Amino acid sequence: MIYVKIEITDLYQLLAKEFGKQYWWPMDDLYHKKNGSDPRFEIIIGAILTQNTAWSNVEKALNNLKKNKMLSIKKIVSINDTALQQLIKPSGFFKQKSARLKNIAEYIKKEYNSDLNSFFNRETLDLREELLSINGIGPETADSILLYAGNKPIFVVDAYTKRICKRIPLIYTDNYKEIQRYFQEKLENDYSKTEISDVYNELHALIVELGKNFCKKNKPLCKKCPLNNACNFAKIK
DNA sequence: GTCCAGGGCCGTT
DNA sequence: AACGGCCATGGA
Repeated sequence: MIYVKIEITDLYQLLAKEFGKQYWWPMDDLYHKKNGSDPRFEIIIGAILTQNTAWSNVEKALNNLKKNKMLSIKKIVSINDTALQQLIKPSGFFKQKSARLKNIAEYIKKEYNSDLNSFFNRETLDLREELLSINGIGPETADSILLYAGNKPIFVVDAYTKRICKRIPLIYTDNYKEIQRYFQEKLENDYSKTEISDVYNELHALIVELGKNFCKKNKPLCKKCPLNNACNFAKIK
């Protein structure tokens, strides 16, 4: 049987059909309507807290922050370090992450007077460089903030994306920018400018869903995987 | 008990 | 430029 490499757009449509709309970023919109808080800042917080951490643990930390009404730039800047560490403890790496939350909150307060509108009004790639200059913000966290909080046309590459890319295979590298360029060039070709952010948004969410439930690190469920027929890893295993 | 999770920093080579 | 150690909790 001849092995035909699946194209990204086909993979996207297949996963979309299989899993349905994902409605990312995971968010309690009602909370922000009640409290007048900015959901974009919750996304920024969540993007940092979920670094190498299960989302279920991040939710516990976010709930602690919400209970104490800490989901604002000014509150994160003003709370003392040990108190913040205790609130976010369930998300792990809590000393590092508390410092990282303060780093970005202090940055937006100092450079943008705590105004997220002017922050996200910056040109996308300039804002990306700014985010990367903040200690604790790497490429995936920066891109998650740009795409999911800023609605910018930037594709997010994570550990699931890298693993799935190698297994199918789509592109065989660990280099973040290479993988990102590969996805963006393919998808820009097939979708218009007005819909591309939504495609990046959904596709990343779908990849996470696939990685969590099927394309697992040690015990992948290839037989049940929706990509079974398109994946070389499923064939040789 | 072991492994893993929606990474990133820092020091070494 | 690339790699390894480190950071930490909670669920499977």
